Amino acid sequence: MTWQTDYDMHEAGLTVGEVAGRTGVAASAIRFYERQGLLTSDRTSTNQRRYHADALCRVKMIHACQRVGLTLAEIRDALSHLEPGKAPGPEDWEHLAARLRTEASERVDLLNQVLRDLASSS
Amino acid sequence: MTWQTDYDMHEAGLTVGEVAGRTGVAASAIRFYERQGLLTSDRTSTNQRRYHADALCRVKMIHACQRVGLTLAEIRDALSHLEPGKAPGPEDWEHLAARLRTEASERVDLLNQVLRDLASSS
DNA sequence: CGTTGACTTCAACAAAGGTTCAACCCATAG
DNA sequence: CTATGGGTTGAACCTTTGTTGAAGTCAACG
Repeated sequence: MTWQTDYDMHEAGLTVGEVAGRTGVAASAIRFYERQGLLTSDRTSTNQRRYHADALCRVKMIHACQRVGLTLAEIRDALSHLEPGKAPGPEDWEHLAARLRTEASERVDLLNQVLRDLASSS
Repeated sequence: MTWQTDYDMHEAGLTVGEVAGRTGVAASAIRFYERQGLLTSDRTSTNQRRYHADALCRVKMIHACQRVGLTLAEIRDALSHLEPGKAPGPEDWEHLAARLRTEASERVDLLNQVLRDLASSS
């Protein structure tokens, strides 16, 4: 329970349960995202996952992206531009956010266009 | 091949292949949508499907909706408000379009909010 | 020291959204 | 008349995105 206050831990990171609790996403889904390469974690000496704070961002983002129709593969692609140098800074997130906004807009625009055509041709 | 120019047909409707061709959606998917209740069709005397023109609208709409993250169940729900009186008119489509635009906007807004939080908290 | 709660892995299951295939029907062209 | 290019069905199969459960580890509480 007080797992994260552990000595080898008090500085280390979030447990899978904490990430689940703070994002509203099931722990099983979080482990799944990690298997799929959308998330990374460290391990404690007893093999438990410890996530860095940015995992919260990632998980929330993944969820919101899925709601606008992106697949995990597409999201992984987008996130992969974040990884190389490690420790994403504000501008990395900004850049990513811009990409995602663009993608989402294009899809909504396409829907709107279909809806317009539909109205005009009916 | 000249199936649709058939005598009992020349006024009737589009074949599944024609709908597929004109929408860019696979015939198998179109049959699937029909099984799922998103589409209806008449049958010729030899049991072939014949779609009315509005099926083209529906199929394109389904596709665009899926791209913005709506499930077939959600799309079916939206389309079901079209059916009762048959022969959807412009304002029926307009009403539907408004609903879908709203739904899509909400999802994108949520993504944008996450992206903003992410930028400000990083 | 034993129970409890959170963690681990692996495997099985599931629902959504289709695709593919085999087997069969049918109208038109040659 | 038969070969062809649609169309039909049903069953099997596939991917994606997870969930569930069994079996085991570990640290802390009493």
